[in-house]
Amino acid sequence: MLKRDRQRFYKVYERLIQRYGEQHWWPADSPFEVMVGAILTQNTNWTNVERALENLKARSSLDARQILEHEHEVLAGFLKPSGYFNVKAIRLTTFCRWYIEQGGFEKIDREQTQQIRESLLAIKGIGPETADDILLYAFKRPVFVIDAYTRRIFSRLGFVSDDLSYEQLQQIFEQALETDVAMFNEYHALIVRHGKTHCRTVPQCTGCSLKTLCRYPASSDGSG
DNA sequence: ACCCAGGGTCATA
DNA sequence: TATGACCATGGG
Repeated sequence: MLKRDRQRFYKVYERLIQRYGEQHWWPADSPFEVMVGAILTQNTNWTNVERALENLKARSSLDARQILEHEHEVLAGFLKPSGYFNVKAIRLTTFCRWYIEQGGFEKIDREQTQQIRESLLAIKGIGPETADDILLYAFKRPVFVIDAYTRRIFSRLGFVSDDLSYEQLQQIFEQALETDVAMFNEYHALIVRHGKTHCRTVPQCTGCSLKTLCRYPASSDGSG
């Protein structure tokens, strides 16, 4: 990748952090809570996830073994506010079994990033984004998380094609940027923060703080 | 009433 | 491999 193309990705980051400030992700008291939250937040508003986490904390203290003690209906009841409660109860249960099987957080070798990733992806209900949330925000590994906002924003900016696979898009970010956990953390959080307020209601980013970085002409169909 | 959210799986063609 | 259906609550 050309240096000036890489610089575009940095400029977006600088612009976002100027606009929104640090986001301090991931909001959680423990790595395990990050992992649970990563599953519960699938296609769901974070405020709904917080309610489900509160229900779990009230009864389970967010421990894998204690979560497995509950009957499916009870667990699903706790997860109700986060939506998809039946599938998420199964996903969380499956994940907890995996977690215990690994021997817990401290027993997992953080350095084996790709190995952990593949192990996570083998769990039914954990796809690439959830796996990367866990790797970045729980294990502090330098993987760039791709989500729907990332696709929308950067394809509208004209930086990337809109039909790339998850891994292709991720490669572009990881090649454009230096390998920096703290920056990857902030960058993804800022993309979500920006996407929440701009990309949904405003298809073409009128008054968007990124519009001067858009590669399309201003008279064209705008940017995200 | 409608649209969406910090996705992922499965059936179908 | 590529769409479409499905999961489901809460807020705008």
